[in-house]
Amino acid sequence: MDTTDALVQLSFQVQRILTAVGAEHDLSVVQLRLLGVLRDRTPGMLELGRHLGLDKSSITGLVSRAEKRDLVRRLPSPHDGRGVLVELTPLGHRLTRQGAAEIDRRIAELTARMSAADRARLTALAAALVTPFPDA
Amino acid sequence: MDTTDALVQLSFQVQRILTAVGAEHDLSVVQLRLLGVLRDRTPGMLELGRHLGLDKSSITGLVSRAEKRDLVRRLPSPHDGRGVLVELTPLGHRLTRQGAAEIDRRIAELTARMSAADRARLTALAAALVTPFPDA
DNA sequence: GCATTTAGTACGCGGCACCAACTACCTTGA
DNA sequence: TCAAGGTAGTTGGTGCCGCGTACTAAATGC
Repeated sequence: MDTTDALVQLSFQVQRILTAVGAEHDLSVVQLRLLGVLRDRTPGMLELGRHLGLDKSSITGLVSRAEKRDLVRRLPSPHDGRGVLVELTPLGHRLTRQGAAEIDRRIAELTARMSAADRARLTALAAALVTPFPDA
Repeated sequence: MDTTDALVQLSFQVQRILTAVGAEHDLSVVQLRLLGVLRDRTPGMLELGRHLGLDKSSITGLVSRAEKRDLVRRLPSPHDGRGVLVELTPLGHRLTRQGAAEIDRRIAELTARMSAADRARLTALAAALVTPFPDA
């Protein structure tokens, strides 16, 4: 198996884990990512779009659906009358923590057969590839 | 960065590469995966569903849209009057080869800064995690 | 030969991504 | 100070996409 096959298949495996965890909370993968981004910041819509790599109209829809679920809320921007800031609600915080914990558990399960040394090595190698702009 | 963060972020990075390559050929990621599965087999719909981890009704839609693009065709199953087999068309083969080549190039670009030893190590570690059922 | 199971399709529903156009607000320059 | 140009976010349109349910034709098993 060459590098491409290995990385692509691993990517889909991780996506399956995210999809499964999301399904447990009736959340899509992109909703999980949204909550993850909002865990430690209160961005505007455009900044959210940059984090998630999505069109601003997609962000409008995503945030509206999350708002309808009472996972997030929009706040007027204090320094731009056009803008809004998006923050997690208490329910959103709770689901984000639960989701993150379950993802941690599933990834630990995935890597359980590896030695600690191999796991540390994989982490370091993967981290070296990830361009700065964390989004999950 | 712990193992979960590293693997999740790497997964999305690889997904961005797949999305970008797909966009160059006006294909979605799941369409790329479909073509990848069909590169070297002629499965029925249910088998396709197993490979792609999707409901059979989703496979019906996916194959119909690919058929409309003349990327695949349905053949009557020789041993089951109810079933069909799905195969790539010449255009489908061509796009599959082009897509695979471009994905290879982008993954090589992603890992270009690594030493050959690190790349081989990452490949081996990733391959060790991937459960058998290749689908890309 | 008939009842049960299965392969695949059709339909409904909601999510989701992008594009173009629009409105309200901000910035800039004269 | 005001007009022109730019920006933040929304709206509407479009097509893709995943799942669940129901259906039909074919296969299977008793």
